[in-house]
Amino acid sequence: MRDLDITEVARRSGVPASTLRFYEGKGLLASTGRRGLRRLFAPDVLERLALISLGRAAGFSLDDIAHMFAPDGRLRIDRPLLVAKAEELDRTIRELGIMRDGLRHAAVCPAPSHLECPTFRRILRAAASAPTTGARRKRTPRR
Amino acid sequence: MRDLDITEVARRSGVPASTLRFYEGKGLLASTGRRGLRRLFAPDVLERLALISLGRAAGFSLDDIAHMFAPDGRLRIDRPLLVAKAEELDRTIRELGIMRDGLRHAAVCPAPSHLECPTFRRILRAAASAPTTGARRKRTPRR
DNA sequence: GCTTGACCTCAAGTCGACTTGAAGTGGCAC
DNA sequence: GTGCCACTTCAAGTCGACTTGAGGTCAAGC
Repeated sequence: MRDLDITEVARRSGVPASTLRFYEGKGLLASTGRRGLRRLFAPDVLERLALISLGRAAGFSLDDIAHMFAPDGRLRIDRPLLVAKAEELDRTIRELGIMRDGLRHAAVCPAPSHLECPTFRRILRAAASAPTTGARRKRTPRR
Repeated sequence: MRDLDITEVARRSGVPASTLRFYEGKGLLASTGRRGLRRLFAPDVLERLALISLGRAAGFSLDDIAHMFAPDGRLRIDRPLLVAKAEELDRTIRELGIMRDGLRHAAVCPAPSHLECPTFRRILRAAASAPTTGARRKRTPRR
């Protein structure tokens, strides 16, 4: 398959051209050349974008992700790092589970004030003792 | 119990004084007066801070949370909103579970390149089709 | 050959939740 | 009465991941 121009990559991957340029600047992506001014990318850039998306979904920063690619472009997997991140995710999942249950409870709880409900108070204590800042929600960039 | 000065509230709640001032500016908190320049807060501000922390942990923005307090300071629960947030959390939890399993797998997978591992490729596709941006991790404010 | 329009660069802006810094003030100990 | 110091205000800075805007360029179609 021939190289793809940036618009084509954007179309196929769903990643905006501005983001592709940004990623290239960050070293996450490499263009293979130009047609005129226009960047060209090797077809495997699509796989690379999927990897980046995967890393983001797992909670890695772009800088983290950049380090996971060897200079030759192959994956350089740091197993302990992955395990650590998995454990972090696990903790987050448990916390979010508590929050979800708490919300569902609050939505149906008949106590006159939530502050009088034992279940709610328990959740409140859990939140108060939670790290520093709660879990971040996904940005929904609202195109 | 007497009113607490801002330093005392910070000490008891673990929330920095700068944040307390910031929250007051946002309307999330109300001070009851001053001793000299120094803000005083009613003791129940601690419960309020726990509620704010709970809301943050559940993924609400500060503005969302501000709307959950009636002008008189009591909780004003919007049940459909809570249910919607619970469902959103549920989706996030499921996605994070997939990511966690993927990470654990990647950490032990013996395939020469992860790209050749069927499990990894399946996860990759899942990530590629995920919304727009993956789940946000919690900020660890790093003193 | 000239227009057109989509790309280009680079700097600056955005968003949310705070933090930081400079300059000011007031209660309390001496 | 006076010095200290922790508080005060307000504006600006930070962080991460992008987006947006102004001004420039080039391949292609007419």
